[in-house]
Amino acid sequence: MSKYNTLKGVADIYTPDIHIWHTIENTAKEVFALYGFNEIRIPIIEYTEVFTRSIGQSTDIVEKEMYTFNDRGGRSISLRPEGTASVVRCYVQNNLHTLPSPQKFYYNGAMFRYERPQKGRFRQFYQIGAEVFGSVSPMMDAEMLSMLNELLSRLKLNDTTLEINSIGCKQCRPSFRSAIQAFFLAKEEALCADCKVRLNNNPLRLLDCKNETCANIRNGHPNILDYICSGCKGHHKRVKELLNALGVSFVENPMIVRGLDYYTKTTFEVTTQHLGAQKAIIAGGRYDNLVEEFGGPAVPAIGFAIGMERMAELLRESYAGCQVSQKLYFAPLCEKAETMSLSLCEKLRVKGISVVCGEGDLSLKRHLKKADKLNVIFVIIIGEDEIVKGKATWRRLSDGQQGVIDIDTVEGYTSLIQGNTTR
RNA sequence: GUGAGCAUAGCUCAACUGGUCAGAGCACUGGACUGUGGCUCCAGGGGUUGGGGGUUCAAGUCCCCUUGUUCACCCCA
Repeated sequence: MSKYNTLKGVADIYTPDIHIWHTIENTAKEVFALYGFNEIRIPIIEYTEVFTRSIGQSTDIVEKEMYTFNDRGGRSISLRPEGTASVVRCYVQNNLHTLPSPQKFYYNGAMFRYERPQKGRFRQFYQIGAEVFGSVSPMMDAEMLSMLNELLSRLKLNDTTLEINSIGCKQCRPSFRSAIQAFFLAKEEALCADCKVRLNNNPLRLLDCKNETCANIRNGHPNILDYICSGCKGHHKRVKELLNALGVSFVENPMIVRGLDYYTKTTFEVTTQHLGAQKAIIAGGRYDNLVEEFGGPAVPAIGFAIGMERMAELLRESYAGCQVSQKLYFAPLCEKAETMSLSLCEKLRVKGISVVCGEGDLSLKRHLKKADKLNVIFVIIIGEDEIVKGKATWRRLSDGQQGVIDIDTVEGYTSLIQGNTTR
């Protein structure tokens, strides 16, 4: 019988990697709680329109990367390619603007995009994201970036760069867009094939084409910061001031234009040099018009998403040896001892101690071998002798030291473990 | 969607320009050591060389197709 495999771009995650994931998730949860974020659980499927409206009809994500199908009622349904659209839908649907502003949410879950997999890119991938609704203040931008800074520092991810930019608002972005368009239109003939398409679709993308000739002819291109309106300029300036005041280091990168249509003003990425072409591990920005576009009130918002696989990849080396360790291994040598061991194990588990009960038909040698592989601290040996004397034999695997202990007093076992929490 | 590379044991890799029964390390199982693990030694199980077709006296090796995978482009976390 042939084996089944996962779909392309889809992976199983289990030990030891899963412990890295737990570390990221738990640390994020702790840090987010400090900033007042509550978890939100959003569905994996939505009406397709939720995504086409928010992400943008002509973006690659919507045009060619969504898992879209009709349900039995003929409705067009899509697997979520990102989280923000659903959170905004939820915010509008449930009138969450009636709660005190600002409202802060975080989510964690799988996203789906039909792309060719490569390093750091998968078809089913996981994001931890956060969104704040109801604040126009640059202070919120700075606070959010500072929160990410704290998260990265707790995870000991030092070798990353925060890059920020402003892409203006509804009012001023069009003027920049047309300035860019005009600038490159004059040189259209020299552009690469991709850029000729970008000229109409997404002129901002012309700024970071990797083609060498394109890179050369863009010398002297219009700078976005010269075009954004005074409101956007002031916002951007204040964000930078606050980041400096908080000691959050960053670099300005006018190329961060993001691929989703809904962003306004502040956009940012946290990047690394260790992941090949997929260097962004966190990305986000402000989206002040999206709630209104979704039929809600004019509520500004800002958010980000963390790429779990990418972050886990960065942490892999430092967490290589991380495993769940159980404290005791009971090694029963006969059936009566097995009965006794199993019931002792259950009593210890009630006390919150993780223990393993070996199977009674193994030899002591095999018990010890098994215990060694399981990385336990102590082996508790119970055989005929021990039962007769009412004393179990304990053996510490790190140094082979042995002793005896009352066979059926739980406190004896708990005190044995105290002071020996590591192997 | 485009391009390039790679698919041999559970894992990491061998096998001269096609040519003895496709090997090793690690892992796994058992033994040496019958109530004492790790170290050492010994033994064992496991592969129709991703799948299909072709060339040839002979294919893991060459050709075609297919699937998977890796990396990159587009784009994106």
